[in-house]
Amino acid sequence: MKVVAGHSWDLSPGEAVRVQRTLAARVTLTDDAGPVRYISGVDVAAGSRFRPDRPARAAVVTVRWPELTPVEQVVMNVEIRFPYIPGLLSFREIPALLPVLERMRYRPDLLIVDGQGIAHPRRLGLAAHLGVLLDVPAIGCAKSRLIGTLQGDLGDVRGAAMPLQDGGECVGYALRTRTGVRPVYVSPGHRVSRESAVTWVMSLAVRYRLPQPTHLAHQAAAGRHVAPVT
DNA sequence: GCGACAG
DNA sequence: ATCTTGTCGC
Repeated sequence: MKVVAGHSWDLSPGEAVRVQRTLAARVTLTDDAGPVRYISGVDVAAGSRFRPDRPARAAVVTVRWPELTPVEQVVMNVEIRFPYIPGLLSFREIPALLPVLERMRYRPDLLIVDGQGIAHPRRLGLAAHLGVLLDVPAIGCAKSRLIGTLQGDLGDVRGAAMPLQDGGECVGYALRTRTGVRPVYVSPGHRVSRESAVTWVMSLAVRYRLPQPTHLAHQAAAGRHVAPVT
């Protein structure tokens, strides 16, 4: 798929924050995705700091909706330069994902990202940043919380959800995708509403805690064999 | 100054 | 994130 980086990725933390403030204004929270046929999950497996020789690996797995059968998988060894800094994750992972995204033959109708959407200090988490950059509907589904607070206790039954609030606004939801298992943190990334983001993640998390596209991308990035791509 | 902190 | 198989618990 075509990818147009509107700026350099060789930035200082301070410059990255500036970019986020600018791009955050482009995020849309309106559901305008047309008929959804293909959904892609992306993930990056960082190289071990104990083995700098081993490269990091970026992966994208596209599945057909609603069967959730893989139709395409792209995995590449990549080099990561930007360090992990809470709040600036996208500047570390997006450069690694670009070459993988460019090799995709399918244009996803929806992107599921392993990270936050607008549940971010400047409302531009990895999912929102990717969504705006690619102009594709995107949803952030993180395994842990970056910002925001929950009112009370989240029920422990699959489907339980509770607003994640920050600065007086709802930036997403804590969502229990599996009974008795830690919740995930769902927030819209781009061109998706808060409610739809939750509905999509529930519909996609049919087997594991994480949505199938994300789970498959994670496996692929980890170098494990995944279900045959048809 | 102190605590929090996606992957 | 990463080091890693079996094992304890509901």
